[in-house]
Amino acid sequence: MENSNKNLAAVNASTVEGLGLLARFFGFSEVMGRLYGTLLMNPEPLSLDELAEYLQISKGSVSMNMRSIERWGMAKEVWMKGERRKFYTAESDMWQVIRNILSGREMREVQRALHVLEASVEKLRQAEGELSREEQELAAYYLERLSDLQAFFKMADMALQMVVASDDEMDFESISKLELA
Amino acid sequence: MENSNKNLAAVNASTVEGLGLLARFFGFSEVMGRLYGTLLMNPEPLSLDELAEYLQISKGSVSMNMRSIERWGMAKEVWMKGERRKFYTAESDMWQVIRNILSGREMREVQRALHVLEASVEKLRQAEGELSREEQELAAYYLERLSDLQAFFKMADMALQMVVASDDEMDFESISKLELA
DNA sequence: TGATACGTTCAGAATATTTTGAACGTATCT
DNA sequence: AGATACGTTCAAAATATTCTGAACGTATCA
Repeated sequence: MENSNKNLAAVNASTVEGLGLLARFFGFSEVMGRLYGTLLMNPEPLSLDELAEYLQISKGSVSMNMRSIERWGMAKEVWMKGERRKFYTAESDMWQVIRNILSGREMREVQRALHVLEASVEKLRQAEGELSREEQELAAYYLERLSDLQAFFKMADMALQMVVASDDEMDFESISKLELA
Repeated sequence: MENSNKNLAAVNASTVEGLGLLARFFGFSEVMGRLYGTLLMNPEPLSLDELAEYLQISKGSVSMNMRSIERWGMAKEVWMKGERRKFYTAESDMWQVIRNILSGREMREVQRALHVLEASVEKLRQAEGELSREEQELAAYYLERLSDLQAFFKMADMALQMVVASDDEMDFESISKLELA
């Protein structure tokens, strides 16, 4: 944290800031991004109080945000010998972070969407008998739209599963093969 | 919009609701998702007033949100003959929607991140001379982290470009080829 | 054991975001 | 032209989100 040089400090600051904006952009809180950035740009693990001091936010906020950060697998606790405090260190493998986030957050959402769609299709099928001529047309239109959505979400699901599954092979080679497809 | 059957109405409602939640989840406003859903589940284009009436929100809100929706290419205006009003219809190709969103929103963000990182690396390189022994170690650590981030964002950039570029071939086949990679 | 150094929680405060509705501008109608 | 039917804008209000800081619980120290 003691960081005398102006350029080093500037680089640190802009990275922290950038990750804050990025986090906000992706629907996380900005503080989460800044905390993550601060940890990422520190060779040594940092304690809750150090983080609060550095980012000039309350201990309570750090505590809650760090909880989220840990839940997303973006950082983990480190036990320092002879220290009573908790220390945190960033998960620096971005793909790992993405995998953690996807497996927790996006996946569930897609699954839920698929279930709702499935239930809707089922409901339409069952109602088919009791529909007037005009209603049947509307039902057919709905089925069309729902199928489109299902196809889309199934594809998205596959894509996400792929990313989550690839343990560390989301490398240049595998990407470029997709490009050829 | 006249939709007599209970089941049809329920399917419509849950789809609208679902897209609303999804929109919120991905950092759009919930109303945007609901507007999009409403349009998607209507065979006929709808006017601003009809949308406001249907979703029970103000005209102003519809106007502003529809602007966003159009900006993301999720819907477009349709001119009905003999009608003074604007009508909107949903872009029902989800991949097209995703491509529109990615090309407008995510891409720019990734590009910006890359530029910031590039600038930081440059700054570190230029400062190299004036650094103490200890500072050089820190600089080396920063460069490592920045390289990781750069690698990640370049990859993300490629992936996004791929999705945006693929005009309508984000189909099962091309995905499954990636899985083999 | 008592004192201390933490981390956590939560009600209230501060902010940020979204919505409303009235006012306004503009194109189309008679 | 005047009247009407829209779409848009924006300031104020309503909501939602995030932050704070004091209070509290707990584990560790002396």
